[in-house]
Amino acid sequence: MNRFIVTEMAKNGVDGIGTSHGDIIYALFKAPRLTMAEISKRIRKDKSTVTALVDKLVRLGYVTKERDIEDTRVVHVAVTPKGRELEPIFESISQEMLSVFYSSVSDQEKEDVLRILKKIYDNF
Amino acid sequence: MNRFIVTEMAKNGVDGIGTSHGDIIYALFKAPRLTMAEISKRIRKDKSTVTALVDKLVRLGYVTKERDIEDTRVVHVAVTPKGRELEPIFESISQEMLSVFYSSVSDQEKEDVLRILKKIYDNF
DNA sequence: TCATTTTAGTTTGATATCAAACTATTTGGA
DNA sequence: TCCAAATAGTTTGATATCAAACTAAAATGA
Repeated sequence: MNRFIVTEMAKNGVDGIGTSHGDIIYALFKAPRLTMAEISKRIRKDKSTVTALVDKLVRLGYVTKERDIEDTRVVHVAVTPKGRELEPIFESISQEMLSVFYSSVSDQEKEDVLRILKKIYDNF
Repeated sequence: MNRFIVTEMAKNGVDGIGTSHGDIIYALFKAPRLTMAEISKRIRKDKSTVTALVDKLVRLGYVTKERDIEDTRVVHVAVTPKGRELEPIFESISQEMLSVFYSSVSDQEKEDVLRILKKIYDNF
């Protein structure tokens, strides 16, 4: 899946980022801004990893970092216009991904596999 | 799962290696020796990654590397007595892992989830 | 009020991982 | 026979990732 997504992104001219970066941008499509801690929680990566990932996205111009005025410990991350341009591309890759992923899998099977995997996930 | 396994290994005094190293040792329990390429294929890691992983296992005394006499390009990796000592530990961790993993999952569900995941896997 | 504790993020150091370039052999075809 | 292509591994360079140590700021409580 990783390889698939990175390959598709490259085909669409999105180069030099991986799926974790994509996860961050994707999360920012649906929220006006997120703190580093919120991103860390959503993408399930250590906060120090998030520092590195976000800094790369800033360098590439996809997002901005801005300190909170009230609580200067906090950093808000938001998507830039350049980042926003990725939305339709991500959407189409997501569609394609899911269609390949679930091809020949029935609705019942989808439901089953999700339910059982969730159960297993909760065992840890 | 990764975290679970590494934690359990540490509890049993197996320290400083990760699951990929475990995969290699585990493969060597069942084969007298394997080449680097065979290991790469079995654990689904790039050959250069395998070089690093195996070299670490050699350093820790769990395996040996030996060049083939006929074809000197080939390197054979085999488990040492120290490595063999890990067998019962791995076996018990494996049991425990599976029992946690599948707790509250019925036999039918196990069969279903494996069948469906295999189908999805084959879609790529 | 002020010291202690908690919280948010960054820095540092280590490791796994991959891809590409490279080395050394072996194999296969002209 | 000998050169080109294939094969087995290693080296190099880059990146993601984590944990631990650290910095700075806010919250808490005595």
